[in-house]
Amino acid sequence: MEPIWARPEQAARGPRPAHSRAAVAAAAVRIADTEGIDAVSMRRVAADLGAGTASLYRYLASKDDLLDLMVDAVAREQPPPDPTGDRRADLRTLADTTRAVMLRHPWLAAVQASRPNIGPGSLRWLESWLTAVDGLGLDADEMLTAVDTVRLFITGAVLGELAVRASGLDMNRWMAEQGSYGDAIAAGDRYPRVAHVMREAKGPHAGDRAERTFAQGIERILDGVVAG
Amino acid sequence: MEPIWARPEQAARGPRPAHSRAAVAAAAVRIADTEGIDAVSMRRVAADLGAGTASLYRYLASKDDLLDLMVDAVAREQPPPDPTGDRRADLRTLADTTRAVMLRHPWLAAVQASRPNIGPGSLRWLESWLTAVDGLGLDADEMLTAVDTVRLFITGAVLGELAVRASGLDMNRWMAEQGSYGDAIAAGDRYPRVAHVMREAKGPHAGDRAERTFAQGIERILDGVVAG
DNA sequence: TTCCATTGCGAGCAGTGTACGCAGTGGCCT
DNA sequence: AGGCCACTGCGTACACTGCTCGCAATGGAA
Repeated sequence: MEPIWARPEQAARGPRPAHSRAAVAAAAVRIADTEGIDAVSMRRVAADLGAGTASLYRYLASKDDLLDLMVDAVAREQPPPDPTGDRRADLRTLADTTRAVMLRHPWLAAVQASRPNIGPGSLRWLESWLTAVDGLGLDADEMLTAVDTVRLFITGAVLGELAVRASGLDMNRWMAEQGSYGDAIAAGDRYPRVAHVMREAKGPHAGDRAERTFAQGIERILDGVVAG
Repeated sequence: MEPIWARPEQAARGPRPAHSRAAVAAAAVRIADTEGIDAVSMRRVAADLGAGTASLYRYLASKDDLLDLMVDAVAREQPPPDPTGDRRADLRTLADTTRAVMLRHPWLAAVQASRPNIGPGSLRWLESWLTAVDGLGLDADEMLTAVDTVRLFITGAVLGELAVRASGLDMNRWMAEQGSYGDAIAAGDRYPRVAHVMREAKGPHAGDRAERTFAQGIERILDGVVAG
């Protein structure tokens, strides 16, 4: 199936559309941000738009198209930061900005992970990533590989971060929810190192853990990419 | 909600159950492997098991429980490789094995990314990861951070790999499917570096690209982890 | 002015996860 | 030995999903 961006938005003849792809995408993003991606149904988006459900299909061919539009809408809303010339610093800024966008739109990482997006907004970001690794002595293939490595780590890191965030607030609460199972793990000798880490570590939910995991990981990947 | 592993499988009284959690999980894994995760519905799993739909709820409380069981079933099916003492090599072997399992069960990476799993099988893997980073001079918190970094990259890399695999076989076919949109990108000057890479690179779908992206990324992350 | 491609949309279809309630089973306690 | 009752299997139903069909209304092109 052709991507939605290959199909024209407006028809030559006929009545003026009451809405637009952008308006549909914006409504869907608003719902996903405030109530979660599961709340984004065709009926719900249509209702928020003041339209009938079936009318949405005049603007897109499927719900997958809607997801593509949502991802691209967010990419346009936050354009990539301007390059400074310091490639290493630019890469880190791109990484931090990407993570911030994904945390602001908690549905984004998961949607993007399962559906590669090539809308105009996403392409502008890819252009920035390629600019940041340009001049490092990499050929075209290696540039793509390097950018993929960095972006895949970011996606993985944010997915993990969000999963932890969704599962509870801190280690104590987490242990309480696991109940007897958590106690059994920490006390037993079946998984000695897991038990040790559970007792010693501040826990997977400590305040700045996500921050530090991300910072350490991204710096090490950039070491490799820049040294190349 | 308590995790399913905190709840006992068998009741003291009553008639012998006709099935078991393990059988339900195995049936679901079989369906997901052959027909995709979307084909895994409660009705379908029950039908494959020769049971009524509502009967499944005697073995688990929700579909989320079923997903947890599926992930853990796969983790048990393929236990982590034995450590050799060479920590760097062990980490790489763990990474390669994890990637192989995720490619063999294409639904696994996505499910795991959105739902942290703490079943017995998953814990055994975590134990192996912690063993591999033990003795590197890291404290408990740092060990968790290091393991997270590596695993998150693997998840991200496999998700990307599967997305590319699902979207088409090679660059030519991909360009054909994008139709005029792909041509416009490669020819236009709106995204010069993207256009350049599209023309020069063997493309995101070249045979061994996924292999090389993964190898390069994991080696660079391990550089950072082992160097500490 | 006529034509007809296009829009809006009510109704409906096939599918989903899950709750309810009832019949039947069989281990435990008297 | 007898009966209690926790438990299992499951038919049915509900509220929801993405999506299609068909029809009335619109408005630029001929």
